[in-house]
Amino acid sequence: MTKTTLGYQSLAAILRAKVVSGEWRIGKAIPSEASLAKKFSVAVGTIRQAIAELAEDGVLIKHHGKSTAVSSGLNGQSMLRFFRYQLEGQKQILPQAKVLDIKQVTPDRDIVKLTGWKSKSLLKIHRIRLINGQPLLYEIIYLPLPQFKKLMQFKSKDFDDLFYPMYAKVCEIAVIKAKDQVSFELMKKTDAKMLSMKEGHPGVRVTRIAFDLTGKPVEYRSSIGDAMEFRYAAEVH
Amino acid sequence: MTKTTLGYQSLAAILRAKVVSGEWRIGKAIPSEASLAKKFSVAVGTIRQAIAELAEDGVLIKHHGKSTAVSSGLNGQSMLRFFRYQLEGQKQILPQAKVLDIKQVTPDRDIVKLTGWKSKSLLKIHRIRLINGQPLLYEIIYLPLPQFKKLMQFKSKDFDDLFYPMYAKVCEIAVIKAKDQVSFELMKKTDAKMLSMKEGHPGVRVTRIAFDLTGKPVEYRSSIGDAMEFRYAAEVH
DNA sequence: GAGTGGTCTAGACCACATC
DNA sequence: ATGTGGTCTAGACCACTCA
Repeated sequence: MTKTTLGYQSLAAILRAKVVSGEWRIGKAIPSEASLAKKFSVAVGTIRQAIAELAEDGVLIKHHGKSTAVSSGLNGQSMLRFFRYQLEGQKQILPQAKVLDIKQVTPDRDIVKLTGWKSKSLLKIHRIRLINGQPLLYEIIYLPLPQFKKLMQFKSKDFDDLFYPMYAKVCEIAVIKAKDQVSFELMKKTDAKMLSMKEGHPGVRVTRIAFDLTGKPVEYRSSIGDAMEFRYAAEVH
Repeated sequence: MTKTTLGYQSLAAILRAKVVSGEWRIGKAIPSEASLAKKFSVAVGTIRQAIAELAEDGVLIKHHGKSTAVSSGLNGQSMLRFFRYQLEGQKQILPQAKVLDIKQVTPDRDIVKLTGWKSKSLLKIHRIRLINGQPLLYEIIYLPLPQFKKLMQFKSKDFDDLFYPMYAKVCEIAVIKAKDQVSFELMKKTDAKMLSMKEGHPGVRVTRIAFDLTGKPVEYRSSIGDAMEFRYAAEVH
């Protein structure tokens, strides 16, 4: 009987698996460090290092004095960070959203290439995002089925303004990471109309792939807005 | 005689001060963890935590098996990451730069406001950045005197293609962090001419403030390029 | 092989949240 | 008061680098 002692990296992998498999549910507390240390026969410091790694990834959330929990994901405000809306105003602006259309489609080649989705069927959602009633962004969102099938019963009016918390609540899918690609283009007629602008107006296109706790892509999104209102702040390290 | 034991955060502050004061020079090794632990009468683990914090900030660089060293900064390629140049090509492209002009100026109000510089005099450098001989970016760079006075003796031809390593080598200033602001505008005549484009062509403007090891702003830079070539990838966490 | 950082242990005690 | 995570100790041993 060989007894291999586990390193913190192997432990991190094991803990991650518990999240991926659903044994530890999103938003719920995980066992204490002490109990995990005992269970795996390692020192507390070792378990702590494993947990720290997952916390770094955003998979686990730590709060001093309370239990560590599995993340329930981002809040979805992150799309609007690209635009200058009421920069000075210290009071909170509430972003709104209006779903225009929701239907079922078959995935096209480009999306499959980018996401690697095997799904034969996707949900396609059109929506407008607004600030103070002003249309700011026109978005098309693709979600793979059957993971998101619970959204199929929703009417346009039933959708929340922020999608990511809704994914967590309704479909138990936590978005913890996303990759954005930002580029410049001149608006096409249909895009321009949605934003009450003229065809050929400078536009900024943001395409996003969002990932869940397991690192799998769970959303593809393409958004367009007014390039002249675009302002992005980035930190370089 | 009170003997207060130091926590890792106080230690991190002390170590940071050694870098800021110049007692630990950029690019040079710092003492070993064991010797520091002894010097401050703490356990090695505590010193390690302090060092980890500075390494996280990019102030210190760790290499397993070798001494930990003070960072000598970024390599300066980071400006071109905004553009799609030879995305596929697996072989390295070497960015070039051509300094057009260097002169001494008094700081204008906007720059002072953004950087907080007290300096009465700045170096102002105009340059073009190229890929495969193609002009891609037109940049204006401001550097405070007297910190950068050694650059005043340089002729246009003497400047390296990458500025940040040159700052480290010539002026002992390590740039470890920068903040970029990206926005779109229609090119003015002078900007357009520099890039062989027509006035009014869509341009992307990147303004940057770069910071040294101590967190002080040491460079202000404003760059403009072709918006149609702009492509930025960002990760959201 | 000598010196460095990386991992791990088995404890002690502190700080925060909750009841 | 109890349970949680955060800090710290004083060691042991491993892994990497370089002369």
